[in-house]
Amino acid sequence: MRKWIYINKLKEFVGETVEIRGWVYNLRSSGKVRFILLRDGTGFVQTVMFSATKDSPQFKKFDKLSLETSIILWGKVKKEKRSPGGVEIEIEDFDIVQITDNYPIQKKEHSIGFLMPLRHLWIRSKKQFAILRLRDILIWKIREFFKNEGFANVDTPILTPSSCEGTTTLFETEYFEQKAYLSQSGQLYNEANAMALGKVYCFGPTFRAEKSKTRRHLIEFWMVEPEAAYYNYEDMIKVAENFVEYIIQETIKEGREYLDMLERDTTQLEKIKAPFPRIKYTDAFKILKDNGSETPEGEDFGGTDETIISSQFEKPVFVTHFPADIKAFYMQPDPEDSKYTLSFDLLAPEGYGEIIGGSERIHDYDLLLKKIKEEGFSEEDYKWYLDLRKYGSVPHSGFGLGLERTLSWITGIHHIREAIPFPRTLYNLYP
RNA sequence: UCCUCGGUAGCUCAAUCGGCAGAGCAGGUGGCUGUUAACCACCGUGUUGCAGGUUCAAGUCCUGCCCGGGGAGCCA
Repeated sequence: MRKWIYINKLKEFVGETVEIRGWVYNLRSSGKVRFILLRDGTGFVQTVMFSATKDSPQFKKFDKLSLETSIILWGKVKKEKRSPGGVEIEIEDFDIVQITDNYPIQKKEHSIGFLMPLRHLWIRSKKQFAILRLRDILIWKIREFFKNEGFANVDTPILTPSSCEGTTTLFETEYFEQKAYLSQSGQLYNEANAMALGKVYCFGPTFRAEKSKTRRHLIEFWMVEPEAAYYNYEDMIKVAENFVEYIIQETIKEGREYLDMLERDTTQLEKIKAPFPRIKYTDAFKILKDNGSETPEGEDFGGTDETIISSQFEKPVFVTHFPADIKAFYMQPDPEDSKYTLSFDLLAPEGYGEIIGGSERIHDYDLLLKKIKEEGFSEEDYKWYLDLRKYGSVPHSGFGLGLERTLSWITGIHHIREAIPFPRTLYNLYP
């Protein structure tokens, strides 16, 4: 009996005859031995056929095959040391579903300018496959952590009537007779959800019309944002470090085979255990000055500054208490010095930069209104947000974690655009 | 938006001082009973991004434009 199974379950079927439905990943031949490397979306397996003569009907059929031809194949599963992966299928027969002619991506190095317009095909390759498999695992681990901690998933709108933090970086669109903007953060709505459900998180795409052109930026990226009522700054920073430990450790445990495909050395990642070191913004500047950075104190760090700071530590490091001037209006002032805020950024090691930004939020009505006016925002636009401080206001805190930056760090890839199936980058909207 | 590098065969790249545009891979044919981006032999391929200019002669020098890579600012 031939049973359709997936390649990632093959090891359970050693000695049995199985059916695999997939695509030709690579072909090799040597006289009277032929190999088909097959992929089926769950993994890769080497399949082999022998013949006494080179004119056998099976070899004739083999010679029609080309890269990415779709085939259904039957054969016996064997343990085989010489096969990549340790398992091999001895082919009994196969049917061709569709012959592929002139598949554009070859088994060799290509430039990024060539691959990006072929992204819809590029994701079939082994490295991209491994990254996207790890993305799936990471997403589940994120949700699992919050479920375990009692946070409810309550999502926030993507189409919003006004800005969260100013309109310059927002995509504007038509909303019947009105203007609407694509959300760049779920945070303000998240705060309303937290007052209704206590501990919540939202997880979805966000959009920033920033003309950023670096390896750490996407125009459309996914962000997970927890928010909890009655949690202060200290409570939330602890959630953040436990969260990062959990998603890193669980993802590298469950995603081992994919990390191996990427040849990712995980010794640094295995050391990521809470608690993480913390330094105040003003102390971070002492490190920067000692290492030759020319960023003036009072401004936000640049990418190289983040790398200087994070390279001092093996673990991710929290930079805390940023000046109010350079941070969002809703951040709670530091009770010891109101020029600073109860805020924290988490910098990933190995130069992967900021993966978390968070804070305690202002819960006092008058102070929040003052900040909104100072920013030049309309009081009318923020009426509903101010209501949260009017009806049973409580201290609350939250943060946002960038999914693709975190995945880039875990996978060790050089550029964030490979951490999402179809990246939206500056000037690249196709495919 | 700014800085910087680039655009030559299907792909990755060469081409010295301005002097016949050529290699590898992919593709085709044949060979090989254990290949690992297999290997060996033989066979092709060009509007040098576009438009002007200088010159006996331009892939190469000059001007403008288009497209892409890398970086900066901003942020997750």
